[in-house]
Amino acid sequence: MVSIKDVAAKAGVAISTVSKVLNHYPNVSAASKEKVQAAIKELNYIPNSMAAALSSKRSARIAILINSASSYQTGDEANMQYLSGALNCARELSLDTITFFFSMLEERNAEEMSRYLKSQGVGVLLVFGLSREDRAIRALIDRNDFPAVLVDVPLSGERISSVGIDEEVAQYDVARKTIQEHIGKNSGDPSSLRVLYIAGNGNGYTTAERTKGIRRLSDELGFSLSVRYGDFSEKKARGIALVASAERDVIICASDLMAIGVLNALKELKLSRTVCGFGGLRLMAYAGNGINTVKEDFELIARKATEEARYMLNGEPGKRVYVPHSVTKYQYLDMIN
Amino acid sequence: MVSIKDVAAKAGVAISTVSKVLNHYPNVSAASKEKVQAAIKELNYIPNSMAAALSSKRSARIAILINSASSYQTGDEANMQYLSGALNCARELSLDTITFFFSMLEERNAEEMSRYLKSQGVGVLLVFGLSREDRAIRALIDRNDFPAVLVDVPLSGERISSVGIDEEVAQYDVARKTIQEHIGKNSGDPSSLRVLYIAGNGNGYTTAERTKGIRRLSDELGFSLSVRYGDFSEKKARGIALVASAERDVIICASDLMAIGVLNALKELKLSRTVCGFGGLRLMAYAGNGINTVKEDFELIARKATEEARYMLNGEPGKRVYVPHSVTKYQYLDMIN
DNA sequence: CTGTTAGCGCGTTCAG
DNA sequence: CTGAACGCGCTAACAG
Repeated sequence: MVSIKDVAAKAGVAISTVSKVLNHYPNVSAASKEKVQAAIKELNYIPNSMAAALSSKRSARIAILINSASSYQTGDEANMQYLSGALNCARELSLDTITFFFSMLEERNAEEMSRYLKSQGVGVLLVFGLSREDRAIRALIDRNDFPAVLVDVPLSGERISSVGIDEEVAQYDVARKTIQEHIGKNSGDPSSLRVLYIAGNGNGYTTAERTKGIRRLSDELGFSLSVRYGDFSEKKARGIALVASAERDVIICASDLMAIGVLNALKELKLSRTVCGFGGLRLMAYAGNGINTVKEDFELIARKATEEARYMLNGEPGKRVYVPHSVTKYQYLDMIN
Repeated sequence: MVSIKDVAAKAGVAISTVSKVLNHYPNVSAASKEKVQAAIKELNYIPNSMAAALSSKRSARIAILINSASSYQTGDEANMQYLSGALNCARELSLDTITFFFSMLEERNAEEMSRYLKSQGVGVLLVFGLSREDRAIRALIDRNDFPAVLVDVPLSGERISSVGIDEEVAQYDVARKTIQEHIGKNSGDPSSLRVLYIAGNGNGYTTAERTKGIRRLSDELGFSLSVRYGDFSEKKARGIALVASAERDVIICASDLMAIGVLNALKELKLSRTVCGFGGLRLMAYAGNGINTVKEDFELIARKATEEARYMLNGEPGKRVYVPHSVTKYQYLDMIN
């Protein structure tokens, strides 16, 4: 194991000088810097991140918290992309990470969780898939022992950043496109349309935003809108569709999983209705062809969130970061490439 | 941050004594041990794992390597369960982990990868979803700088353990059950059956085993068996089924994803055939109801693998660990609970 | 701008 | 069985 000492010896400078070029300190002469960099390359030196973290006390470690309860609006697919994006980005930024599932932390109370995380050198929380039900994780965040970055939860504060798409606009966009296509196929007046909106949780973080979006569209186009809450549950959405879809022309869902539930209900009822989802899960292509959905770039979101985590680590205040979305239609054959 | 020093002071002993009880050393008096443990509890002390790793040089850190190319036989679903199982088990065993996707490592050559991992304090590799195509990761393992645990790859050696189900028996079991059910429904003689087996990679690790299983069954029951290679690709399996399923009664696939491809081909052909899969993905329930599949308990497999990683860390030799499998039939409504 | 020095929190000798 | 002392690899004052 080649250490900083070896590099210093090879370059003929002091250890601290090596440390300084390593950490991009300004006060190093160009000559020294070059010698050090040459030595580093020659020795194939890679700094020991654990030692650095220990010494600096400045815990540059990001705790990645993932919601394993994949019955939530995002499935494993989203979680994997979140993870991949966050891990990749963190490595590019030379930030250490430590990954947890919510369930691993929930067994302890907030103070224990906090102590445990500190003992692991954690300096900032990066939370994916938080919902109102996750009391334990929320309590941890509320303790304010760590700055936090929340993904897909439009809540920010002094030491809390949030990263995600603009929920209101996204819901508006996908619903508008879906309804326009519906009109195109079936002709008729948008204002005579009967639309069912299956929202998420009644008191959810994102649900309010998305519902605002659909209401804005309803006001604009003049269609009649009925809102029900599916709690992001495939089963509940299926149940709602089973009883309510007969007298509705278009069914718009606040998540792909709920849309899938609706599609299965329609199949059972042998009913044909226009449906759209939200999230951009590949799973959609398996469950129903040609359904519109808001496509979120989970990987990109995770990268932005990781960058944001670094800012928070440096003491910057919390803010809201928007990531662009798009509206697409999934086709099975495109999907399996 | 409460450190070992505080504990020692509180307990009225030396730092080294605390360290000894922490690491379960034998030579500590019962009296001291009790005092120390009391102090630990009182102060809510949690050892700093980074400092411990740095000091002991004995890197108890497990590198979890995950194959992000989810086009492989296992999807995101399996990967998430692998991760969850491994992370949970590691924490229970107080082992540090660091998670990578194959793609994060592949950009470097084997020696660089090895150095990088060492600088991160990695002591053992825990590899999920390795295939023959992953040259870079294989090269890393072959360097023998780290002991390794391979999941679902029946290959073991001096410093390589493998964990997984018995592929041969599993393929035999699921095919047998499927064929028995087919006979039950359609009556007739098994020996007159025409069976298509869509295997994985021609030179894959597991493919040989599974193919052995189906051949054993074919020999036993006397049905005619045609073997094709789908490379674990949904698309290829679909292509094979498109041309070959007309004159086959039963189609047995070496992965769920391929079975899904087959189901979609059959739907397109408006053909009804008995199909079975392998892996136990929930996705099956979306793509086709009531299909038999080998159910692998990914979480359990990951836990066993993590335990195995700990043994390897302690210098134990590599071995093959078998995890039980089961045969189930997925139903959509059961699945969405 | 450079080198020396003192820790970070812990494991591990090695005298007592 | 115990405790003082050293060092892991690195950062951060501090002198020079």
